[in-house]
Amino acid sequence: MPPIVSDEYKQKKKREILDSAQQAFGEKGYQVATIDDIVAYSGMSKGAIYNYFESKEDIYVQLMNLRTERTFEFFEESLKEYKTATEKIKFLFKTYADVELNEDRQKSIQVHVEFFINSGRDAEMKKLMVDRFKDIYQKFLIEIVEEGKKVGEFGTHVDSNIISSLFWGILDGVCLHYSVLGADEYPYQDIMVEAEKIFMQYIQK
Amino acid sequence: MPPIVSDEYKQKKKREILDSAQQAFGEKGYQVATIDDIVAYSGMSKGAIYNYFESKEDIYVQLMNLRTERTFEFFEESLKEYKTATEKIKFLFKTYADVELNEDRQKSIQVHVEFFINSGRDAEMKKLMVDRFKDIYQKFLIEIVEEGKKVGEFGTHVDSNIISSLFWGILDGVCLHYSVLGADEYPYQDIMVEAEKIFMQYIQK
Amino acid sequence: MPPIVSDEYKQKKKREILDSAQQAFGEKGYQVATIDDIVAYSGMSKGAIYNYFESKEDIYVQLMNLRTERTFEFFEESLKEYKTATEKIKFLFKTYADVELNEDRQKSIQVHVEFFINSGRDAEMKKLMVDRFKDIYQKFLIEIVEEGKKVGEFGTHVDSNIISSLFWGILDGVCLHYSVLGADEYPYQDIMVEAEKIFMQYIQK
Amino acid sequence: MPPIVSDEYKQKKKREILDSAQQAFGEKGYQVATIDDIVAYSGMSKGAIYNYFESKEDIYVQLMNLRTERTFEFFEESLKEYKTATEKIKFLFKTYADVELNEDRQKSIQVHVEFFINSGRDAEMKKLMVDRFKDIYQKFLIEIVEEGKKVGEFGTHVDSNIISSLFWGILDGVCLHYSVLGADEYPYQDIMVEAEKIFMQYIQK
DNA sequence: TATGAATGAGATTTCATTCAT
DNA sequence: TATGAATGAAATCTCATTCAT
Repeated sequence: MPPIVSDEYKQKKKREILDSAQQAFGEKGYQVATIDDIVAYSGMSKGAIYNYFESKEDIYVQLMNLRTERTFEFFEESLKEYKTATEKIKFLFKTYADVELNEDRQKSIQVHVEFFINSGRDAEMKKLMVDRFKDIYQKFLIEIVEEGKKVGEFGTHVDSNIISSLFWGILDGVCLHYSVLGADEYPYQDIMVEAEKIFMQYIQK
Repeated sequence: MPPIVSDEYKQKKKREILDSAQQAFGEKGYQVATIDDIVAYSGMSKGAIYNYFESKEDIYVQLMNLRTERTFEFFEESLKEYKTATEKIKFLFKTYADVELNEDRQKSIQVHVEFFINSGRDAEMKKLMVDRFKDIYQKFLIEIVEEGKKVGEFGTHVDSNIISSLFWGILDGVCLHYSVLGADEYPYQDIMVEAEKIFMQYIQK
Repeated sequence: MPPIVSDEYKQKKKREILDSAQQAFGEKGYQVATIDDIVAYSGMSKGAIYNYFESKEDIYVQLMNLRTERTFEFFEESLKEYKTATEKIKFLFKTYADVELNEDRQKSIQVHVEFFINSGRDAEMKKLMVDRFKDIYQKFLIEIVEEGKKVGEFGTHVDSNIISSLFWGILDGVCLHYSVLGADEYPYQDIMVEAEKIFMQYIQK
Repeated sequence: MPPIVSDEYKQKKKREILDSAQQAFGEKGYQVATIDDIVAYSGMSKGAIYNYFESKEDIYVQLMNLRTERTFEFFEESLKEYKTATEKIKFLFKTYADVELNEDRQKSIQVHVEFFINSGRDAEMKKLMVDRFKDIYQKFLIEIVEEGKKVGEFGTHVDSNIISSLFWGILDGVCLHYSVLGADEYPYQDIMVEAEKIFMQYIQK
């Protein structure tokens, strides 16, 4: 007899739980948010959640994976329309700048930054984070920068590894401050625009 | 009955506890570190700690205050030797870059970044953080930038408020990544040097 | 509507579940083994198991019944070949001694001993156990001992009730120790042989 | 400043908790008894118990240790008055027989038998149990038996290792049955007397 | 009948804080 | 002031049982 519940259904459930976790973690942070918070957001029972995930940490790691996956799916897809490396990087800045307009994405980034912080404290987690950073974030930007250098858009003085690290550092740093200080106190979009200028001016030519 | 112990003694005790808390928070993070961890580092008793501080959060806030105070005392003192705004900002970059060489300062920055993250989640805490950011961090840098603009070191296109926010964002972002990825994976000093170049090139002229 | 599945089919299913339960209980003990363990061993679904049994405890009781039933079927059948009470008792000792060679039977005994332990703690269960002990175990041996006394194989000093209790006590005690200490540490067969000698020497004459 | 609470006090507390655990485990068995049961018996708070023990299993192991220790302290002390090996072994039988009269000791033995059962299922626990059996129980009896053989009380046909194992097997087996069947159904003392006869008759001469 | 996802009471353990000494 | 044992609310996770399909 075939399984009554389809894989699709299970995937949907997992997504629902991860979305609830995103909300809970976004609201209170990973450490402070409880399974009961996730339960409250999801409308499921505690047991149901443990049917899909092994532990709170498992939820956390899988949420991290999902987020990265979604982000880069979006980037890959969006960047297809842009031909030059310059346009691509400008699009990335713009995307992050626009986050302000979308509270979900805002929370999402906050959780992502918190991931970073917590990760450093657990060896296994740290390895995950390091791999993610190198294999996905860095790789993604290095390719664009190299492309720009080859075509002559960017100067030869640009070290694509260093500059990529710096790029993500700037983004995370500004997002971090924005996530804490809030729109009232922190002119996030203006700062992002300035960040773009500073960055582009340096690498171009 | 007159106080048996001097204020000096009390201050010394408080400092000792805050130093122990710094170690504990640096090691495990604020949420995960326990009062018993602080007890272990300090060599005092739990009761003693509660004689000097009201709660774990109180320790946390006062540690934050102390750290900021010390940092800016150091900056104010150090910057006296430097005449131009350019030199001053370069010194700040250099100071942060050199943190790599000092594990204590490294932990300290990590704790500071975590402060930020957690702060956003509690109204009272957030206000504290916002005030600190505006009244101390921003004020400090804005003054230098304005000075540079007035003297003509920096261009008039520079918005000192935006550029200051960006400065701290870059520093915290790079420190954040470094604190998680570690020296093995993250060429922190090179990145800081590049950050300085990028930043200075933009504001100068 | 007539029953779609035969009683035979149902019986077969129940046996399968009980065998799986035997394995699960043998592996982890009644308390620690979960329904999911039984599911894993049986290859059936949780729902299927609850179609045939009311609860975990029901499985447990019925397994106990089955085991006792099987054991005494085997004994009754085997003892037919033996004429004298002495031979019969020696056969019992031999059967238990040979258990070492069969891991399944070993586990089986362990589960049986655990049954005893747990039973004492629940009034209903205890009654079941007491009845089983008196009506089956004791009855079985008392008959043999009485037979031996009547024929003059065993001395008149033998109280068949006491001696029967002692017989089962010795067997369970030695099996208990063996089940925990294992073959490496416990010369089970030698001990059983000695137990037989001690026991037979006392009752004979 | 010296600790306010003496080691004596702590020892007393630990004993109290272990006694409460003994009651709880005796009542319901190790698996079924909860920390809350121990809390109820002890009158302390849950946290207090965790100040003295690391986990439920820790309580269990230390209770086992304490029991063994007490038992053999009692045996060593008591056996001083007895000169011959025969007298010593008879005393052991008598001690176990008299357990019936003391409900605490009864429960105690029940818990001890359950220890055995559970121990076999956890590698670390098993090692503990094996060591205890060999180094304490077996050693203790082997010495007495060897002494009896040397003096000529016991026959040379007696293998002190095998016979010692058998001795403890008989005791545990009879206690096991008694603990489950209860005094109403199981003439414990008569059986113990018979066990003694059977055992002594075999080894003597 | 068979399936296995869902339930939720309940178990173990942690830890900030208090307070008698 | 200093001590650290005691407290108990709250967190994570388990699992026998149910029930819609």
